[in-house]
Amino acid sequence: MATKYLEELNDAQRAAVVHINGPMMVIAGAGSGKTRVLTYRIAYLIDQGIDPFHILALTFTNKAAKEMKERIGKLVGEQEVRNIWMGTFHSIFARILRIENEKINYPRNFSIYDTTDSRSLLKDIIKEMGLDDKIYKPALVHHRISSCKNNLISPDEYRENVEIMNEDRSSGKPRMADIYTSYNLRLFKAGAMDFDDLLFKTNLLLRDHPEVLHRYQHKFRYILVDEYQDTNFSQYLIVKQLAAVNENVCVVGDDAQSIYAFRGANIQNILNFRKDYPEYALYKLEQNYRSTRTIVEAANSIIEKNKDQIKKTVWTSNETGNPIRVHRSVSDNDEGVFVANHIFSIIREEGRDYQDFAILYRTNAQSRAFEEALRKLNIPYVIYGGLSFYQRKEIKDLLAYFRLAANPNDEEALKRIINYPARGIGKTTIEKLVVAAADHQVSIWDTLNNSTGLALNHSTWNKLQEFVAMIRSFAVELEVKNAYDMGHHIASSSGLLKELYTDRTPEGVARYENIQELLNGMKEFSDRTDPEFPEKIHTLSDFLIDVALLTDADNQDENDRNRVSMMTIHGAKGLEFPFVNIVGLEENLFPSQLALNSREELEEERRLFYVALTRAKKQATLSYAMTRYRWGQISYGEMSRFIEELDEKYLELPAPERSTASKSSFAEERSGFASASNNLKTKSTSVKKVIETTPVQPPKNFKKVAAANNPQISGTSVCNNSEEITVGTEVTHEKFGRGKVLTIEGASPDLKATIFFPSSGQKQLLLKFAKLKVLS
DNA sequence: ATGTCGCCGTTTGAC
DNA sequence: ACGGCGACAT
Repeated sequence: MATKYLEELNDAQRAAVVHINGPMMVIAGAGSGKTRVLTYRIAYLIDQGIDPFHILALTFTNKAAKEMKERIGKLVGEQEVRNIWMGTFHSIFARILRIENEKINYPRNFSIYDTTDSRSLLKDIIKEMGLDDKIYKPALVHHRISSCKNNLISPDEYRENVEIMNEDRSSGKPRMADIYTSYNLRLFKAGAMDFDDLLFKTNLLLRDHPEVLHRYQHKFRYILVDEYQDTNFSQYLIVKQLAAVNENVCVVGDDAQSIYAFRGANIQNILNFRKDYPEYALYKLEQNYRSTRTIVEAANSIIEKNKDQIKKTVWTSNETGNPIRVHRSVSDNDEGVFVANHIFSIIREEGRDYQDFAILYRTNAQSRAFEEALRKLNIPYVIYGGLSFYQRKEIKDLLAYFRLAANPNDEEALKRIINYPARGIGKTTIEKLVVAAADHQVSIWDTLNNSTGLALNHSTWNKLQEFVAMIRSFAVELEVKNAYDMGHHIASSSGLLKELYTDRTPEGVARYENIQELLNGMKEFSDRTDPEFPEKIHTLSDFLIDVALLTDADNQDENDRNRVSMMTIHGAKGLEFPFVNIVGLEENLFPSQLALNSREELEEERRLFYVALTRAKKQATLSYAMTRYRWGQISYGEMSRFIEELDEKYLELPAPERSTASKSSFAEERSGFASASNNLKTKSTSVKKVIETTPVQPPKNFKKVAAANNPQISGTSVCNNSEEITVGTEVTHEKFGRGKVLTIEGASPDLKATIFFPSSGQKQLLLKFAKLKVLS
């Protein structure tokens, strides 16, 4: 038995890995090898002869599932891993609901509404009910409905709940229950589920169909749940039902890292687990392998301030490391410049890679200052989160066509594209359709197929019928063509590709390329072969199941990983970086002003800070800005209480408050930097030497090897010997060998510069072909 | 029916 | 600062 990997584990880890039968909980401190325990445990189960078909592993993100599968694959072989059911709650149970669709009275190709779809539907409903959307804000209503669904409160139960109804009445929103009822009805009519329904309906399926429950209980004999502290009640109950017979359930989590209470996560689940399985085994992983002692102890000193917590002692035998540096900036832009310079100098001095750095912030809106500053230093970066690929308009448009082909009752999809690209079906027409559909209690699609009582003129009706015919023609091919062929067909015959191609602005080109990227992804999806069913066609409907629940950077280019990462702290959960910059540490930003109303909320913010700090392996740097643009206005910030809560012995604090004079010199420094950037100035904090060079023609022997696709870096480019060289282009030079173009910039058309870094050798070499000043 | 202008609210996080 | 949406013109 190839179980020698057990030797790589410490006692607590090994005990958790070799525990096969019976309920167990692993409380895993930050950096204590939690993922390792999970992967090894699954590998060990398989090595002990347990059929991978009987294993269900629920992760928090798709990315985590993918990475875990890769790691297990290395231990026990790819073939075995393929058969494990591993993924997020949402994706796993969406798959099961597709299979069991008839039991819950849904079409097989039911649509999944994302947050935007849900809110848009709610907005329509609120409007139709004649309510004020300033009082019934769609986002707020959605949040309320969402928490009900996560706690398995149906519209009827909502109505019967005196407490909830009183709350609505006293907050001036007595129609909330009606909205909820109507919302659910409309979802049902559209053959659609929102995210929360995926879990809610799974609960109903398992509750009301004992034979189905029995089947899955038998199938999933070993259940693992990662990030258990962030599961909600609905998820808890699914696990409880599935595990009820075998009770082989292993939950892994860390209460100190619970950061999703705002969307229904419930620490109570940990307590419920103890109650449900009084005989459960508990394993605590307390040794941190990730971070320096400074970071571990500082993080402990923070989390101690929380009242709600399970006592544990995270410790490390790692070196003490550097103190945590605290930096104050005069403005948000200066904070960006500081962080970029800080990263730049560590890269130069220690020969670090870009990917060793992360910038973590509380809200996505903070990313801009860092983008700008990194771009000026030509440091490649990648922003995670924010508007993800699948949320871009053009992608959502094409996906709406797909959804409609698979499920013509999908109202949100229909409304999105019935007149995009424009085909002469305007607002008034759509309004009439919506009213008619509501009158007859049917979907808009049904209305389109039955003209009774529609006051529409002939040409409009013809346009509608053309649209209907097009969607039908897609639908009939859906199950015979593969996803790529189908996708391509729809993209072109809907007119979407043409529409985007006509737009030659940079944004338009980017949109067109995004569509191509989606189609490429579909090509890959279609070409995948399943060894068990080599003949199986991967259809568009199959693709849609995956895509609705994919959000984050799953389409990361493997060769293109060497970048500074920028993301929210929520997005950084489960990740680690040698150097972490936690930025925007100001009162009302972090902790967020919205979290200052209760101790519970503040404690969640504190856990968030704990998560941020414990991402760092070598060095954490904290920064805050005294002024910051928020809602287009300058606001004045104060240092976050979280910095004050850290024991000073772990910190390297900034100099005392600057005098006015030094403030202005700071400003001068900044404006000098800004104006100099036109002349291509690269600044480092370490060496101060000015090199001036004279204009030189780029040598003829520049040869392009491959152009890295580098959309994150500004679109500056320059033509050289009729061949275009862009930032990131790999080139060869007869004297210096292979290298990468890092900078090309021109203040005027004839002022061009390239900086050439050879890829071999530690020392960076600068080569300049231009009239430029480089401060380096 | 379509396109442009100006006003409004927005920003916690994400499956 | 920015995007979404309603009002107004074409």
